[in-house]
Amino acid sequence: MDGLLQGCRDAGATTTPEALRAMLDLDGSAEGDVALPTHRFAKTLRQAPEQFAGSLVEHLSPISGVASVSSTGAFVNLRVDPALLATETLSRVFARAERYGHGEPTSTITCVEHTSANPTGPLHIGRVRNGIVGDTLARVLRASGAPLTTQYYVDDLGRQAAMITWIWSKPPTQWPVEIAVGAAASPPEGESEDARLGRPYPFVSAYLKEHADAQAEVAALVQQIESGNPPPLHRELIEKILAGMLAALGRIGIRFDEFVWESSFLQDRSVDGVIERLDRAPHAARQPNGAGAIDVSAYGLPKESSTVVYTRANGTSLYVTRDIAYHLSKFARFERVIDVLGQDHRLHSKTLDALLAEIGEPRRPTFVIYQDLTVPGGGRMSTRGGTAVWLHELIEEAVQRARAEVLARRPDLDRAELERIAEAVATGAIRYHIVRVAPEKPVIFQWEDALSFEGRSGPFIQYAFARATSILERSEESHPGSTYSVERLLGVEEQALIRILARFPRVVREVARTGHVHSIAGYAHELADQFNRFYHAVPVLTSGEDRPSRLALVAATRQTLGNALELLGIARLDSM
RNA sequence: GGGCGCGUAGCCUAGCCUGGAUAGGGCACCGGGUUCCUAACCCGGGGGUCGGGGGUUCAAAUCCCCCCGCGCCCGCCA
Repeated sequence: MDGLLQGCRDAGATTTPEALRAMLDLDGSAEGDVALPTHRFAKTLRQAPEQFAGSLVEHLSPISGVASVSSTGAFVNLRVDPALLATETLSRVFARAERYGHGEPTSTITCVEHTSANPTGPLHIGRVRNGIVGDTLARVLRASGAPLTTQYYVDDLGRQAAMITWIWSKPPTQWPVEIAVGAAASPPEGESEDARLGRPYPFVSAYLKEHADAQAEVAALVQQIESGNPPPLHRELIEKILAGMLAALGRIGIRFDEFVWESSFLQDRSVDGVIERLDRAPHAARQPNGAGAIDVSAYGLPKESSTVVYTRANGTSLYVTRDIAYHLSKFARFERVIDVLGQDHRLHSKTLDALLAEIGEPRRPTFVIYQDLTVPGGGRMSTRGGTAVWLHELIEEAVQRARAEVLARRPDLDRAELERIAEAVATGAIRYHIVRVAPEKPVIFQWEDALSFEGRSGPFIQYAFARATSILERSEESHPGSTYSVERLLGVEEQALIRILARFPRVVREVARTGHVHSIAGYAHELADQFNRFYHAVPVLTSGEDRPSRLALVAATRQTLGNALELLGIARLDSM
């Protein structure tokens, strides 16, 4: 850096270390590891950029760690000393091992809330994008050093949950016929408890639209629940349905540290406190009927949605109000608060920000917004239209296909091992398929794509990992990587691999900063891909003098690949 | 109608925050590769108006403006 700066000045350019650093292209090209476009200097010097690049190369005195300098057109390319790069990279990977790529511990206590699906039945895969993005982000933030807690917000106060309790509080023989017929239409065999309990939900929803008396019953139930005396059945149903969702999520590696029940903010009266504070807020006003509302047009919200009601005419609270109480409780414990939300909650997130400002709360949550998965013909997944795909269904289908694949390749495996691998391949494919795309992109769910085990997929990466493991196992080396000489790792495939290994910490840092979790997926594929190229081009076990060094490279790759898989929540398989 | 998001080969997608060299991948398609460390792999090939138009700039997929298409939201629901 200093050498480069001096060179620029010697060649006649004026610049500062900061400006120069900003101009550098760290991704490099075929010509070098670091590139410097010189157009900017050329302009002030009234010189052709090509000419300046050439003269810069001449003025550069040797820089330690830089093997060669060249100019192509207006670009100056620096090639890092390959031996140095190899030494630095391998020694770091081995020294840090399972912590390679991770950051130093920080004191930014962080909370990631994700999934938080209403407990009205099994989880469909539209919602799973929330969980996968949230869980991956949590893993990356944890790796980058933050003390982290994940939370699932359980909506036990809503009308949705009340509808489930309403219908199950009657024996099925007394259900309205529309609901009974619909719910009993085709009970699948071996149906899970959460699916069974959630089955009447869409029919209840439809029924209520047409029956005012039933609607009144549900409204009364909502009141009863909110008043703090829910029927015992209520919590029991929610817990059973939640357990089903968590079981499916657990299979794809998603677990939560804490469950926060919405009703807890009513019980501890913190919602009352929020309402009082909102009553005193600068833009608050009571409606003639007694409802409390705030005009948030001052916060840049569109006119049509600028009046936010925070307490009903009957004095009860609303979702936003309780969400404020929830966020205040998060701010009391966490410095950084992240919410993973579907794009349908975008307005809600802005409203929340505005109301926090209204009560004088300076802190804000960070929102990570994703677009819901849609169904081929258009539209969101809906239980009613039969277009919803349950997560557990998707997993079962994937496991079935994976089992066939494993069986075809590995007839030697025993039953238990086959099942273990099929499960890992299937769930790895699902997680990868969803995390690989930037969350803000719309995704249309297609079975064939979700169940692909080839190309840019989870199993492709798992396979590279298993390959590396296999080589190391066959080497019968107790500590592969303990001895190596970097002079033996100067081939193109080796160097390309080392460069990718070296980049991993930077990728993790970037993702922690931007929340772009899909970059981890892209990185893992790139690493696996280059390892496969290396594997085909360069023999390891039979390479004589080069063997220890190549084994070291394989070990470093396996470590890094494994660390990346861990961040993605995809199982590492030693054989498949 | 307004607000927000998205638009990159037949299909899926990276790059956009922070403008730089022939726009990276994958699927599908065509042609090759397995007496050799796992072929869920590798090598080669064809395929691109980066939605359209204007602007800023030495330089635009990237920044700004307008338009078009698709999605979401605009409840005293959650």
